[in-house]
Amino acid sequence: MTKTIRSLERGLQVLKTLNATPISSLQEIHHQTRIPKPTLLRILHTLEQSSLVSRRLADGRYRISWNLARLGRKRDRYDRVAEAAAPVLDRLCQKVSWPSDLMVPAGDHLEVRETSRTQSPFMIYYNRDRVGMPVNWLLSAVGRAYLAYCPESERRKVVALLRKSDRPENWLAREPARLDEILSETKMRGYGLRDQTFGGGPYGMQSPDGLAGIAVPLLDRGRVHGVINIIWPRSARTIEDMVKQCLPDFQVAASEIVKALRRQADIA
Amino acid sequence: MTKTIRSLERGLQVLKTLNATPISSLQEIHHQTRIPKPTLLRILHTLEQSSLVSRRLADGRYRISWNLARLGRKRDRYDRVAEAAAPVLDRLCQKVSWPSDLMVPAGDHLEVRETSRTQSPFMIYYNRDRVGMPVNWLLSAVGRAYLAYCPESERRKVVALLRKSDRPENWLAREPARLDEILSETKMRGYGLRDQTFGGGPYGMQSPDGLAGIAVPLLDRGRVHGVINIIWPRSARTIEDMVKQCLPDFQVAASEIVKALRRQADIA
DNA sequence: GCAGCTGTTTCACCACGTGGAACGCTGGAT
DNA sequence: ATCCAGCGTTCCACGTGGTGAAACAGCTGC
Repeated sequence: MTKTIRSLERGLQVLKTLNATPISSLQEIHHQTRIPKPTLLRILHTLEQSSLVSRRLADGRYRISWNLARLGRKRDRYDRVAEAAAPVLDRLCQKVSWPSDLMVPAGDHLEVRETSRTQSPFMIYYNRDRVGMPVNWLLSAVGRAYLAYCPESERRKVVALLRKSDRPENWLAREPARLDEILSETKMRGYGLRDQTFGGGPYGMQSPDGLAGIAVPLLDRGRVHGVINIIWPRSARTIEDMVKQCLPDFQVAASEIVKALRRQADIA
Repeated sequence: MTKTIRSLERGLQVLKTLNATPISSLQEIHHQTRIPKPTLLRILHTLEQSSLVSRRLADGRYRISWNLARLGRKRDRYDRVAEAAAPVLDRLCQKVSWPSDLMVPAGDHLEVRETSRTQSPFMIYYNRDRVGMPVNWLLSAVGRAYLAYCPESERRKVVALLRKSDRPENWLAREPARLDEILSETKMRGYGLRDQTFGGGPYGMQSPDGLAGIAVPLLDRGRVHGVINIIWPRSARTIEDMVKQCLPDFQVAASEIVKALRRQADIA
């Protein structure tokens, strides 16, 4: 366990205090933080130098700078999801031992945004740089779980896009009846499964990864923030066994992620 | 000159680096900041404890947390203006010795958001808690400068609101011809002046403050972010003297504030 | 003129931040 | 299989830099 840096912690504490009360006197910050005033003066002076706080001319009170709001921007909505998912997937992996991925839409495919493959004792199948890996929409367990639960309009858009594609692995986009059947089966079942012919990745059958998996969406008031799965070597377990062993924990994990996202949104 | 806290500075430096590259390996941060890795580990560990950064399960890279974006929000647009104005008003006051205020719209009146009265050698007229002070729309120099330069639609809204008011000091709202005349004079002149009868504050003639002032808007592509003024005891100088002495510096100050605001917006 | 409150400076102490060195792990090259 | 390079992490002895009580200064209200 590495130690933390106290002076840094205190500086951040002051920032957070100022965030709660955007304009405060030294006295107020002192009361709030219980940090002695001389120390506070040095901290505030440092924050001012870094232009994260400034002083009001009118009365010398300290105010958080607009610059601070700029920090932590320029990230897409899925970064938020990944961050919320990470600790939950970690815990899930601790518990059931098999790893999970978080996937999100990325145009004509899904992509991996987070994974607990590193945490699993069975990390055999971990080839690095997994983040950003493309995954097929219509054949993968995650893609099917996503489309089965996302709003009608979103599904139509994805299928329309894939229909324009001439890649053979997107053939299902041109067979709407079959696709509808698959998606309603998925919805009945409660989780997504791969196509029999599917071997992982963005394409169809080439280089099968030897994995099996089940997938559930991160469903929040009719909106899907992403999909998570649990994967294992297809030879190690049957789907039925895994469903019996893991599905409840798995579904709880999904709802925990959604809950975390909601909590964030509420505070903001 | 109080000293700054190095460990805190470094922590903030790491945050800023991470902001520039939202997901980075230790190595990358090390290259970027030139801070030795053991120190970085402790800094990052501290930031993690404060939940300002988290680690990606997939590869252990560090990412800025969404929490950081939440810091520095919940402030209205005028806080930004006040912050941009403060250093400029400070410099202006250093130069011309007379103090200034920044005022912004607040419903049926303007209000003070920043002032350099504390900085002026002639601080005689400083009564504390000036921030938040209400100021009359139609009789004050600042109100007139604002209305003369703001978009048509905004002016109409303000006047309509004031017309509903039954306070005597808003009488001009019911004499559109006279008001138009005043505002076009203001625009011709290039700066706003008080009504002869006006003595400061939200009301009409009561308790005159004995001040005179000139006001210019913070004009940015047709939009007005607020108004600044220069004030002095009416007995000390004539308006003509002050215009001759200060107007150019004053106008430069206004455009510097606008420039600072633009720069912020561009980066964001 | 005095008392109380807030912001600021001083200064001596010693905890705490620091970074070189060494270790462990992984992946790639041979 | 073996070596090597690169990265993350841990260790630890050094001495600087953070710390806060105490004293000071400026202002307000009584």
